Amino acid sequence: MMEKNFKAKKVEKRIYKLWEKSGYLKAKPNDKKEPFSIIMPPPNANGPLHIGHAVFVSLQDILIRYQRMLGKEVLWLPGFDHAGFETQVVFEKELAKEGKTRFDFDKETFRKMLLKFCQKHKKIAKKQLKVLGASCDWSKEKFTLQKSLVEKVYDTFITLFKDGLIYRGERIVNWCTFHGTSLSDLEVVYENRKGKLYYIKYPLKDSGFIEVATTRPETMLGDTAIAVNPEDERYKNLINKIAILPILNRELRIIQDKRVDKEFGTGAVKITPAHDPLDFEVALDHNLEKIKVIGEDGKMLETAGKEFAGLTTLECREKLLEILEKENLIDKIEDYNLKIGVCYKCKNPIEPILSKQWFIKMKPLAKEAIKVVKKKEIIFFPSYFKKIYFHWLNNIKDWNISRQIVWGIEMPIYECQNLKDKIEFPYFVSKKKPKNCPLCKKCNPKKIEDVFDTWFSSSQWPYITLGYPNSKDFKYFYPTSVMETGKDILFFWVARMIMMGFYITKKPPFKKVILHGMVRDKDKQKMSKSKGNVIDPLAVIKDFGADSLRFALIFSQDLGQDPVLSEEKIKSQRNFINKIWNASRFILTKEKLPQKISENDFKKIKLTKADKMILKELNRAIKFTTKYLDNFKFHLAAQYLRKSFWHIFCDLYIEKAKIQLKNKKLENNTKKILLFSLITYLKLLHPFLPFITEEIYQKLAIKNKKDFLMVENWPEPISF
RNA sequence: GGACGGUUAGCUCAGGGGAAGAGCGUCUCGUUUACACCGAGAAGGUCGCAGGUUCAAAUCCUGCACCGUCCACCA
Repeated sequence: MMEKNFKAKKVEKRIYKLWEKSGYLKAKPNDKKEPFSIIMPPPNANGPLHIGHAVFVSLQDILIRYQRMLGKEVLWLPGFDHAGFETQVVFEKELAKEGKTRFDFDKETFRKMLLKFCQKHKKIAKKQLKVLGASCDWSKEKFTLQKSLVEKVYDTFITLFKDGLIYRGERIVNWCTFHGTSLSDLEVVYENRKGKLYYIKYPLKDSGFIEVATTRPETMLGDTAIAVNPEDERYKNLINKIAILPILNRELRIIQDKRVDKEFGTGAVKITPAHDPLDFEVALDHNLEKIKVIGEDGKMLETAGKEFAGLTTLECREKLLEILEKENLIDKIEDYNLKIGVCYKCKNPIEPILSKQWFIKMKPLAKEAIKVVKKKEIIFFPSYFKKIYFHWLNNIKDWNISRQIVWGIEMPIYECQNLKDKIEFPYFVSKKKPKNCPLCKKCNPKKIEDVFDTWFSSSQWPYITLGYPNSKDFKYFYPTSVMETGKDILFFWVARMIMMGFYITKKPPFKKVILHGMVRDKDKQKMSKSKGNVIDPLAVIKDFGADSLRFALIFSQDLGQDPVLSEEKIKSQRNFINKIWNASRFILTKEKLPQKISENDFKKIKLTKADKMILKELNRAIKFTTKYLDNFKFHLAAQYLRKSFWHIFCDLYIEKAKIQLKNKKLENNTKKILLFSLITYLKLLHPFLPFITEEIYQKLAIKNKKDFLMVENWPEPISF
């Protein structure tokens, strides 16, 4: 017996268990079938799923279920990410609530605590993916820290190392003084902040002054030159003259460099090689000394002068300005809007600091990654992301992959203790600690403390999770069919996967890239915890069911646009689901329904006008849904199906059918068509609304059906 | 400073050279073999602005405006 309303909560849980038990979620290489594979973007194992996860599950599950019904051998491989920096930040916040910090624990203890934390959240997230209806193969679940994967990550690193693509460089890096680590360029965000532009006079050795403008006076303590544009007439006669750095009295040569903008400030720039990326480059070209005056803790070093050592940069600035003022060396101070780089997590200003870090040379990798997309071996949906991708790769800089945090995969690099101060590069790579140091043959080499940027392991995700190079899964499912993820991680993840995947496996890691937007609230605001406008997917599911949420998420917007979600929208889709339920109830509660139904039945029987109308509509629905799904136009498919089912099938045909059922001659045929239509719609709707469609399918009392709708054949247009 | 999206009914958005569409909201009517989480019907839009191409433009082209996003070393 069917209840009056569809009880999503109860049914969905039961149905998922049935799917799991059925074994149909599992993928096995099968040469008789065409493969279709998606590697799931692994959720961070550091908190419950958010609405963004619901978006990717909706889209990917649609593709997976559609392809499964098309008869392909389908793999959707789930996994979870230890998410190094992200997780450490979340975890430290939790610790702070108990009044503790990471410094209260030794490294090993802290790591154990974090692992426990991840494992706890992995379990929760897994349960939640099931609640969302993700039809993935749990037998192949992966975790970024599992031994077998870490081994592969090391293999990749060692390959890159041997190929000369890894180097240890002293560069200006983005240093977060709050978190005590370097960050990649992508982990720095820029904010507009009010600041000042200080015009400071540096005395010339001979006589007179040269004036420079700076937003950060305290960095002047690290100045080692002054630069002007070669074409700047004002300074022609000062080239190669010597200026004196105030307070420290260091001699600074006035040099020419075309990177200097004549129009800005005074046209003369103080050069601080150890604390500014551009100055660093200038210094390299002109062979200038690099004096580090700010330390990793954000405080001034001894090199800044005794009176400043130990002060924070801001304290130093104030004291410095006071002195300069006294000495009459400040010409003027202007208000200035500056863009300041801040840590994307804590929003504290990033300190550009000269530091030794491990880098990957990106240019060679980027070249291939560009080529593979140009050759259309990888296709982007929507296609305009291709341009953004090219632009980034064409301007790519080397990637700093070493992090000075605790949580992450340790870098497999060792330092020879005998040679560490004697040779320039006392390092070697090794997956395991060797008994004998390969460099000096004597010492007990020390593993370096750094861990990998999490994205370094993530960049290898598709091929390492499939068991590159020898597993059956890798050979059968790689390159994967589709990579579907958020547009916000196009550079962080997608571009890097293409580079690494292609470099290591010589094949693109996936054939198609699908990018979705970021969910916004009904005022089009980004959802964030601090704004308090987040929609918790699990809470919504409790009220309206996973099907409603999934349909609402994909219904409105084209791919790549930011979906706008509100309770109203979810409710509206819940109503649609209830409509499906009730139309089914109307049909399935009829007595003496046909026991068997096939698409050939309608060639033989006499059809009324209404019968023909709905059969034609079914054919159209099949055609459009298939076309839209093949082109990743999920919203159009959903919109079409809703309209077709509700306003054509229910409002027109079922209403007509009520009359036809009263006519003894038409009664049986009408039942047949009602049932056939319903089954067809269930199949078409199943990728979008897996739970309710499966539940109704399970209630069908016909003989020629499969045990699950999930593995039914995708419908094709019929002739009648 | 560059690039990429968007601008269509009160609201949220589809559509994309040949008679302006949906959902929600509003109004009127309706207890009918499922569904009020429903049905029948109605009102409501010079498709951001200005040019151009075309027999025909919301749709293609050019420019502009506004909103949003990303990228970039102006000290």
